[in-house]
Order: sequence, then structure tokens, then C-alpha cells
Amino acid sequence: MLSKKTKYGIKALAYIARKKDRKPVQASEISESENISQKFLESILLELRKSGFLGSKKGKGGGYYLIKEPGEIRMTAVIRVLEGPIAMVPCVSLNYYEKCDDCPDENTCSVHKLMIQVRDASLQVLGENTLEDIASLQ
Amino acid sequence: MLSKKTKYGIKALAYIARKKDRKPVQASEISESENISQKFLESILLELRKSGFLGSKKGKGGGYYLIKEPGEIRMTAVIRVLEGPIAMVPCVSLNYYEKCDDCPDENTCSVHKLMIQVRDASLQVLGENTLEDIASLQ
DNA sequence: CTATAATCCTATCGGTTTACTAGGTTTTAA
DNA sequence: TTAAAACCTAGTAAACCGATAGGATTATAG
Repeated sequence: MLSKKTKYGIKALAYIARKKDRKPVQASEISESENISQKFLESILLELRKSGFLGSKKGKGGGYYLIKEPGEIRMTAVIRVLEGPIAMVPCVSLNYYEKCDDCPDENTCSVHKLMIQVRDASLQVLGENTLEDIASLQ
Repeated sequence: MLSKKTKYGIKALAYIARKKDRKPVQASEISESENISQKFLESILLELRKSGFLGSKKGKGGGYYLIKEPGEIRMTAVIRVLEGPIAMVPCVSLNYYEKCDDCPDENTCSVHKLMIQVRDASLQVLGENTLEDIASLQ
């Protein structure tokens, strides 16, 4: 299950991407438009800034803006930052690998084999979709 | 993330499927062989029985056995019973659909569009893999 | 210079879920 | 009759989630 944090984060990025001009967008505006608790959204936007997706401007007229072009932001990157691993099991994760303590041999593990396939299928989809793709309406 | 429950459940089913004869397999045997807490495993096997994957025999010499052929058990079915929805968001779930309360229109939702693609990719993999496929070693 | 609007930061909190554990009851084969 | 197995109910510690609270900091406008 995707956490609300990730869901809201993606929606916020898409909202910002949809604006033609590169003027900073305020958290309050996104919050209202997308029906997201403002305080919660603030913390998410902050995280997206710290991880290099957004820039910010403080004070009156400030807000958040994209640092890269929407077409250059792959959804794999967004989800890894907000949600964590894309794999359903740590032992098949490329970026967050962890060995299972119960499993003596990954090569003969039935779950492992299956989850590698699921991971690759998800990576394919999330890797070929950019923020530009999902931000465009309909 | 896949819960331990689902992971253990799949491992147990694969273990039982690997046995040629159809004699009941005891929870204790699976528990030892797969390094799973016995009591926890018992509750999982019970659930698999109640949902129609396993039969059981009580008393001495009892245990659990497959009701269908391993080749007829799709991994979609197993995961839906143990884990719940395959979709990452309820609003794109086929079997556990729920509307998002924040989202006025699914057709223009960026997350929705993306998650449908992820769901379909996962369904494809999990639907074409049966218990027979994943139980066979290497 | 001051008021205001915005980001930024830290802490907390109630609720839910997870992964077990405990302690039995019931059934069956030997 | 004994032991081995499934079956059942309850509880529980820890983690995680989705916020909320309350401000500190910074920048702009007048």
C-alpha cells in the first residue's frame, strides 16, 4: 500500500509541474486545491526539497518550485524518496537491499524468485513514466 | 511491503507443493524447515485452510495438504487472501475498491493513472505464476 | 521599521497494524 | 489411554502512520 505521504507528494509535484510559469507555488494553494492537510503537506514538501526535487523561497510571495524539468523526473526516484523501496521484499530491493534472516539461500527461495519478477515489472512502469507524463491531464 | 504473514504463507504452500505424495504435512515440520515461528505459522495455515487452499487432518499423523493441483493455484489468489489488495491504492483495486476521499475525479488524478499501470504489471506477473512455478527449485 | 506571509523545525500523539506469544481445547491414531 | 496434532481466543510490545501543535526564521510590501 502506498502511504498518504507518497500519494500527497506525487499529487503536489504534479500540481507544481502543471503550472507553466516557474513562479513559486505556496503550500497553502496546493493544500486547498488537492484537499491535503496543510501542515502534513508542509512536511512532505520540505522532504522533497531536501532530497533535491524542489527548490523553495521563503517569505511573502515564496513557495516551492521544480528544480528539474518534469520530463527528467522519473517516478522511480520520487517513490524511492517518499515511500522507500519499490520491491515488496528487502531481499530483492536494488536500493534498499537486506538479507532475510530466515532464508538460508536466496537462489532457491520461492518468494524471492516471484518478487524479483514483480519488482522488475513495477520498475519498468515507474521508470518509463516521468512527472511530465503523469502531470498532463487525461 | 509484503508482510511476514504473506511471505511465510507462500513459503509454506511451496513447501507442501514440493512433496510428491499427498500425505499431510505437519506445521512443526514446515516451521523447522523454513525457520518460521510455529505458533505464528499455525495461524497462517489455518487461514489458508479456511480460504480453501489447504485441507487439514487433526490428531496424530495429521497435518495440512493441498486441495488443488499446484498448477491451478495462481499467486494472485494467494496474495489476495493473505495480504489483501494487489493494487497500491484502493481506488485502483479490482477486488477491494474504495474511493479516495480527497480526490474529486479519478479520471484526472495523476496518482490514479500511474497506479493503474503498476497494478496491471503486477497482476500480469502474479497471474501467470502458479504455485507449481514458484515451488520448483532453481 | 513594521506587519504579514511564507517556509522551516521539533515534538507529540492517538490509532492502527504487525508479528508474535501464551495457554489452552479438541480430535485422532496407535 | 496416551500422545500428537490441529484448532481457538486472547493479549501484547513495538513500530508505523497520519496527522496536529506551536512556534522560529526569513523575506517582502508598505
